[in-house]
Amino acid sequence: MRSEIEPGGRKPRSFIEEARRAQIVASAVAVIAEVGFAQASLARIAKHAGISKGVISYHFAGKEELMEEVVTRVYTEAADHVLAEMEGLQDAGELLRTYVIANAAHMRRHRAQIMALGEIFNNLRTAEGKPRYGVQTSEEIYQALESVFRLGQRTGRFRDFDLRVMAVTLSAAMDSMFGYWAAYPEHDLEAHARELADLFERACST
Amino acid sequence: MRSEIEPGGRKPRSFIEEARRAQIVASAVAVIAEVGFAQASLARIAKHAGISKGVISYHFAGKEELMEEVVTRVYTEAADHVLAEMEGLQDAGELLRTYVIANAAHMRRHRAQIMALGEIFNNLRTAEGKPRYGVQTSEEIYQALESVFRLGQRTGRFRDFDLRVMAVTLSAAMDSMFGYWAAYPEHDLEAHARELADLFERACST
DNA sequence: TCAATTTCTGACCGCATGGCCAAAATCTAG
DNA sequence: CTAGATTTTGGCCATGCGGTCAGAAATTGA
Repeated sequence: MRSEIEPGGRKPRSFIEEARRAQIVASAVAVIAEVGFAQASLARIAKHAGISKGVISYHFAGKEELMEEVVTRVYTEAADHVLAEMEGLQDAGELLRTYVIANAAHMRRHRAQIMALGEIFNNLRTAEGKPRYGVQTSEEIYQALESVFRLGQRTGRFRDFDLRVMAVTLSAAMDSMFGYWAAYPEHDLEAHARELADLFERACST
Repeated sequence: MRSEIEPGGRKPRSFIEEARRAQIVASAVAVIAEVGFAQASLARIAKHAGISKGVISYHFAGKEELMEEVVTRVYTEAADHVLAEMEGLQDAGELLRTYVIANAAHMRRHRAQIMALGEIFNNLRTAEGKPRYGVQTSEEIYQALESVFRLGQRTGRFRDFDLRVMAVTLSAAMDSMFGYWAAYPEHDLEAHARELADLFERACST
């Protein structure tokens, strides 16, 4: 099971090429997390990286490609971590709980990255003004969650509820957990995650 | 119980003044709902209203005041409708269910307005670049929901869960229901709302 | 009717942005 | 060492934005 956000990898032309791209992406993450997407201009990102603005244009086709690279790196890393934690589990309830807890753990260790990811998801638009990452981007997540719910229903562990509604709601619950923690860093993320796991276990169970 | 978003009303100087403001707000709603906040420039809103751009500057102190007026009108209308439906109910479970259903019903009848509201909530920034409507804007909603949950716990109808987590999650669930419907207009909003009511009733109940 | 007031127009301003490019600097390979 | 390729610089450009303004138009009231 692997993320489908960016199916094909790219081949770096040189070591410097790859290093520069990684550095620019890191600066983009830092700047977006600090000042928000709207204020994250190429000039600001370049300044943070200690390079000239033109360097970004040299290594990336445009701002959109840079943002997509940020999404790809951060998203795949998070997905890989969560999926690795879920690997091997058989019980739908455990899968559900692990999904919630592992996600929270990853958020806590990669706060800036996830904040940047959310900013880009919410704000990046195509040239025509349409959201670059809309609801259809979440389709992959929805289907993965639905497969867990379906397993639970098949084994009799879960009651008979609408798969899509539950998936959309759980996904939104995770986002809101992160959003609340982002706004109130003192908030106990782990406790929130445990409450969420209980909440959805009760909502799903027979 | 009344919304606290904009405590003080304004006094319109004349009939034309009020009519123009209402017309401009309506055009702002339509444009934002159609092309998104980022593309909703004053020029575009003016064009939609069939007036010159300067008229907006004449009737509003600036773009921020216009957006805040949109939020005030749309939000208070929605809150008043939902709260009116809940008025008089005593049982926490019924209050919860009514909150979900009434919200969905209002969304369905005011799709463009709610879309514009969401766009503004997510995108409007102050001059310093900070979100104008952040998580603290939801504090009012959270506390209202918590009072319902607390009632249920006091009467023994609900189990002992974390009030804040449940409120944040329910609020996010409502937002995601609207977001999904906004992306897929064929989606059955009422059925979704019923599923949500069931979901949270199970999650809350003893 | 006609002057005072309110409202509207359309051009204009300063600003920030993303992108572009010629020239300079740096690195690499023969 | 040197010639060619790669990488970086810093200034420049067109664009679109929110906001302003003088003057025209419309409305109002006596």
